[in-house]
Amino acid sequence: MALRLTGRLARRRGAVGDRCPIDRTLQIVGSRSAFLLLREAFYGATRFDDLVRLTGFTEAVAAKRLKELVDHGLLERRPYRQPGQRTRHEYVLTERGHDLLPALLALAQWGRTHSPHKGGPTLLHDGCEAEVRVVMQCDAGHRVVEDELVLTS
Amino acid sequence: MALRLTGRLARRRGAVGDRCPIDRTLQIVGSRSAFLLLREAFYGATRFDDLVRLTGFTEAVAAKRLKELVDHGLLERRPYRQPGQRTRHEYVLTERGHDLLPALLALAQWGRTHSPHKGGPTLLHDGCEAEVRVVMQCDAGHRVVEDELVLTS
DNA sequence: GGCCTGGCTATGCTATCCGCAAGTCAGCGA
DNA sequence: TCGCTGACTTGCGGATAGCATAGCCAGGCC
Repeated sequence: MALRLTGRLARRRGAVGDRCPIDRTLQIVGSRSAFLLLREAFYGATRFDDLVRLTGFTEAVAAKRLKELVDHGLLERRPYRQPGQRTRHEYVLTERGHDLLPALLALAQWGRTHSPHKGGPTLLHDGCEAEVRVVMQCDAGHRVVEDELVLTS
Repeated sequence: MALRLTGRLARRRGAVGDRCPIDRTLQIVGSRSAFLLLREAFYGATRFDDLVRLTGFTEAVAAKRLKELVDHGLLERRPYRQPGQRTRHEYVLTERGHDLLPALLALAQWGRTHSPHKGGPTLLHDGCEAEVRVVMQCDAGHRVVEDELVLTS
């Protein structure tokens, strides 16, 4: 066993349904298009046509997904104006959106080392140039490994 | 801009396709059922009927997804025998599977604080009892925030 | 030899994801 | 006023995800 369960979780006999935060997250951003649009948002893209071009999705898919992400508060749609152009809208990450970065990073980390085609871009720490990873850490500052995890319900 | 891009990535004009490790990961475990089956595997479930009951998926969905996860090397299907019972198979996490824990944790972390129904189980560090989170850290040991990330292609 | 149980497999259905192609609509520039 | 361009919207169709129900099969028990 990898992870110790306590409380209700240890005794449960059926599905947890909406009490699982993983499931709740997946119901909001669980599609490939949502993740990849957010990836481009982190890369700095804000305009509709950039997001379409850089993700490779069709406009229809991008429009629908962007609307959902705005509705769920991960992106904000706000007007902007370039000189000599008419008013347009840009999509920018909200705090809620920014908070998903560790998840994207964790997925990227797995894919770089474990997916069939290995490799891909690497994240470095600006200045110190060391590679950046997501790690599990407790609020007391200890690095935590799987066996030391206790899940309380 | 949230994150600094360098090299090919900064200059690209189209989709990245198979060079994106996030996308490659999602093509393997991108479905809700895959994530939730892995969740139960981390919780310690190994038997087919337990995995079915605890995730709430149908047997057909679970069987199909488990087969994929085994094919991709995240789970290992191995025979076991309880006394007086016939030989059965259990599904246990491989190293590849275990390495996905930070991603699951990051998704859970987001869901606990940002999804509509807040709350859910909490992860603690065994012994010290402090809450466990995923954080971004560089190999030199620095805690890294979004603005300090550089992506090299 | 027949029943039961765990672990699947098969069939049929709906909903969602995605691509392709075409249409809409607002406003600037000519 | 006419066209163009960016930002969508609409319609169609295939693929995948998921549910429900039912059936199959191996092996231990009676």
